[in-house]
Amino acid sequence: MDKDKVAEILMEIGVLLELKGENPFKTRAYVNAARTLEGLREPLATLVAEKRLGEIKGIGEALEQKITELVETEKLKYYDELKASIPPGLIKMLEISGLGPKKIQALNKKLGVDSIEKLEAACKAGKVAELDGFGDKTQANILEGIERKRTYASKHLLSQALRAAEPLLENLREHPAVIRCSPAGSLRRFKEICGDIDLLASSKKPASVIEFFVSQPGIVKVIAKGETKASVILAGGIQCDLRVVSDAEFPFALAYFTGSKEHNIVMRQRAIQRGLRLNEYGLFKSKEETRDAKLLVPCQDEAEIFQKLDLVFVPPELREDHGEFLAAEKNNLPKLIEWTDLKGALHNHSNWSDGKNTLEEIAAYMEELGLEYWAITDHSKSSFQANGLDAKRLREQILEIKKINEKFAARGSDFRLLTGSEVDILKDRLDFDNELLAELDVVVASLHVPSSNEAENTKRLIRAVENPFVHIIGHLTGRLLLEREPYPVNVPAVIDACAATGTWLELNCNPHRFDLDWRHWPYAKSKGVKCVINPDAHRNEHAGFLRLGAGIARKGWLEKADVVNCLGRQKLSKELQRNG
DNA sequence: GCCGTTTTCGGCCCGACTGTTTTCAGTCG
Repeated sequence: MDKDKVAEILMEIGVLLELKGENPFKTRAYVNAARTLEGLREPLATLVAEKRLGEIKGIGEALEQKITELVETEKLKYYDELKASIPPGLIKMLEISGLGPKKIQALNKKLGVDSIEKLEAACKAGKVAELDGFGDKTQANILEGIERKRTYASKHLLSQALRAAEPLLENLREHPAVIRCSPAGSLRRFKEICGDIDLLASSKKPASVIEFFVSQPGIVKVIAKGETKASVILAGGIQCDLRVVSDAEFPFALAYFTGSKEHNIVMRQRAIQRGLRLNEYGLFKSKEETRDAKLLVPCQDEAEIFQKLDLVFVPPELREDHGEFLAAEKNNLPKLIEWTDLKGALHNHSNWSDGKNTLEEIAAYMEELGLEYWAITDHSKSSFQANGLDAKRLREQILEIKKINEKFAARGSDFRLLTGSEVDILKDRLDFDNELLAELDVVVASLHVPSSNEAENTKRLIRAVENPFVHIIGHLTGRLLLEREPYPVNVPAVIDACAATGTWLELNCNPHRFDLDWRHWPYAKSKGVKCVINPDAHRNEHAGFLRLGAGIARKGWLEKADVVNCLGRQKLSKELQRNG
């Protein structure tokens, strides 16, 4: 069993224990262990085989035994028994906002409620309001929570969250009582999936800012509204929280609400080790929890907070407790890529296959954006559903692109389209033979029809990696965020193969994909595998995905030098020839 | 369940808001 699956089970044990009303710190120990496993750089099987699990912070005797059992036998008796002891409906009920383990337990014990359906019936019959600790409002809120869960997803793509947040931020910035404001939370950390939108503002008149906020257009419901914070539901169902603090508190609140939770815990611990206390209100010279302004260590911005804890500034994207503290202590953090470093893209489509725009339209648009090159890599013939090109049409397209490039050259433009193909990785070969691939500037090989067998997929991908004419492996795991799981593939094995052949890996920056996932890039980088940030554009506006892609690359600790399409056109051409 | 320059027990991050209470528990982030 691989580490992700083990982590998933540990996480579930955490939830189950919470429902049982177990000691919350015990619960957290499982959740922490799950997170630790996810961030593991070494193969879990190795650690188990060498009995080194116990050396990892947060994994003690009990967890070592359980993880070992899972890895070696694919099963865990403790987990099976725990799961059998709790009705599955109770776990579902946790997803209803306002309901936690205690209330669910009470509902289950006193009313026999063990599913959302029964809960809804009990609310409608007025039974819930009669329970101790419950009332009319709680009952109504539960009903509303059930309704909302049915209507809206509780998770949202980063791109959707950004789109919803931007107008709110813009309006807040213009409000006269707002001094500073910023996104926070997962949005600021550029997580590919956001549960909600966190906004932060500083002001001398917080109440007026809150009033202004809850009256914004696009708000369908105000969930909570206090002196310093408000929660609303936006059209489309995404929740947005605003907190308003004093300007002196702003840097501390920004750091606190940006998180992640795991990152914050370490920050607090570092403060305690230095005889200080860190919370959302400030950094205090105190061994006790306090908000006493006389004890405040003033900081103008987040960088100063890090400095006081003997760290250099950690960019928000890296705040996942995935090694940023070790690096920041030694001033060893990467100088992360900026989206403006990108000079072009190497995986895109035109109306020759399933894209919208003509070659001329694409060239004009990308030149206008200030890019230096744009590869046209339409689908190959096996992707007939996408109107894939056969050898004849591909050769026609190459000629067409040459003509367009000649026109650009004639009027002194440096912009060029590059010829290419997104060639299908078939069961036993690529969709085009090497002779044709050799005629192209860029070859992206993608697996579009995967098998359900990990070894089989991995084998096919590695065969593509080893083809001397393939430059890039496209969207390695085929995942569609919130829609489709990644297909089973041994990612480290493919990365190792890329390292051996010099083949590049794509960071597909379509916001539905962000594939390869940012968590894999530090390993790829450590092996010297280069990244290509590709929008997989099917229409010109998709060039905007590059900006998102650079953010995800930042999350993967990537620098300009790690990303091939930061190279100018001349240098890129040399690399393509060397690598193709 | 984990951890230890308070080292085998007792703490583990903690404050805002809601709704039910009448001083606080539960939930959330």
